[in-house]
Amino acid sequence: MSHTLGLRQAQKQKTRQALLDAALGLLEEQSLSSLGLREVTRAVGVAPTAFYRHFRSTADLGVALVEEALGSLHPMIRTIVSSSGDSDQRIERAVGLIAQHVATHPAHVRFIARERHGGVQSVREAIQDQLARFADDVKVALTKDPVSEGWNDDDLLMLADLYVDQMLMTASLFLDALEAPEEERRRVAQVATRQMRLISIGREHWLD
Amino acid sequence: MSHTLGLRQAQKQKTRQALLDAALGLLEEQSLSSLGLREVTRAVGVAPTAFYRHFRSTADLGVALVEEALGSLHPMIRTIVSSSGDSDQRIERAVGLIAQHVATHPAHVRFIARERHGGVQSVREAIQDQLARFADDVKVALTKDPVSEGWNDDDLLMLADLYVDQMLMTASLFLDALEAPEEERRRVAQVATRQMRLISIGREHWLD
DNA sequence: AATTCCAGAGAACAGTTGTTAACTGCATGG
DNA sequence: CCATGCAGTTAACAACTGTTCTCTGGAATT
Repeated sequence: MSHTLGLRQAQKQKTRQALLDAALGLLEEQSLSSLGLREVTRAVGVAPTAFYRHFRSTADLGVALVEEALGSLHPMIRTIVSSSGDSDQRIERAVGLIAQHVATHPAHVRFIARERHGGVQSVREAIQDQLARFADDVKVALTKDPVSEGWNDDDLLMLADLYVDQMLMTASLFLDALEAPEEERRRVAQVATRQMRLISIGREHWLD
Repeated sequence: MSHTLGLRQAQKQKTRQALLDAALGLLEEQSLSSLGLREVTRAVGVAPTAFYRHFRSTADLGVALVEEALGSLHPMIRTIVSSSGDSDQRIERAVGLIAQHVATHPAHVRFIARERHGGVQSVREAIQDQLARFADDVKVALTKDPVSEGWNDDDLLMLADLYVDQMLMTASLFLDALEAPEEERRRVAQVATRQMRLISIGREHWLD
């Protein structure tokens, strides 16, 4: 299906990616609603008008960034949530994977945390869409777990939402601790692990 | 101690409050990092330069807004967390109070949710300061609760953090559902209630 | 080889921004 | 009652913004 696309389209995608990368960099110290299109093109080294060949507006670019940041994350979610082992092992593995992802993609994580409640509606909606999809992934996995036997649909979804939010919160804390000494990051990991453990305990006794 | 302040200072505070109110209104559809000082003064109807009589910058104004939005919330936190009754009653009362606060101060809640991870460092720090204080309030209350007997300090704080984050998350969901039909708001309340109930169950079995 | 297409450049536009300086008028304290 | 203080005004600045129209060089198509 995927053509080896011509020089023309290849160069275009290269510029497009450069715009996305430059924007992501600029967004480390400001919000999307204050990101100017000229600012982005200047950082890339192209004319301001070239921007329009790729995006209608900076809001449009923001939506593309959501796709880039979250679209490819579903496999990781499923890996976390459907891994084997007992509860504690799975929690530690999950926290480790989150820490690793924040360390390798800090700008993406920051962008999502920032714009999830940010000032640009279309971007907020795009993020909530993806997060709802995450929650559905989690819910599907929970359904298969023997611990969830006898749970109704609403409760499975409410637990899935809780997990997703907990995941984002933990990611945000890791982000804040990125430049701090490793001791601080270990503390964050410890707190996150215990919070998930407490939720896990609540889960086991839910039907009592 | 509080002088009945002269006409001079009274008028000044009035203008200052007008600036804060106008800014809060403008911030419903954008982030602080894109809020211009001229925009604010225009909305109030004063000269741009008058802004400097009250704030060094819009970031400075943002910090003042954090104070306004969260500073007066400690009493409510303590009310929620140290109320009597069994676990379920307290949870329902807490969710009700959150819903009520979001309904009466939507702009403040939106501001905090938005700028908690927003693009202006000083404001982010101010918010995290206040939230840390909330967590401490909660922790103090938890310490007095018989359910927490035998808990160590770290675990009390991690639970308090979990509660505070859960509170903010719930507030944000109520905010999104503000313009929606009441059915949607009841659904949010129900999910939030069950999530807190699950946490509560985890709490009771923590030391098993 | 001739033609079409189109990513990016260039110039110009009307508006906007933060910040400065010097001012005015009125409440305040001596 | 007069001198001082100070909240708010006016005018001007250089720099910046998004958007438009026109143009160009080279890849893609025929």
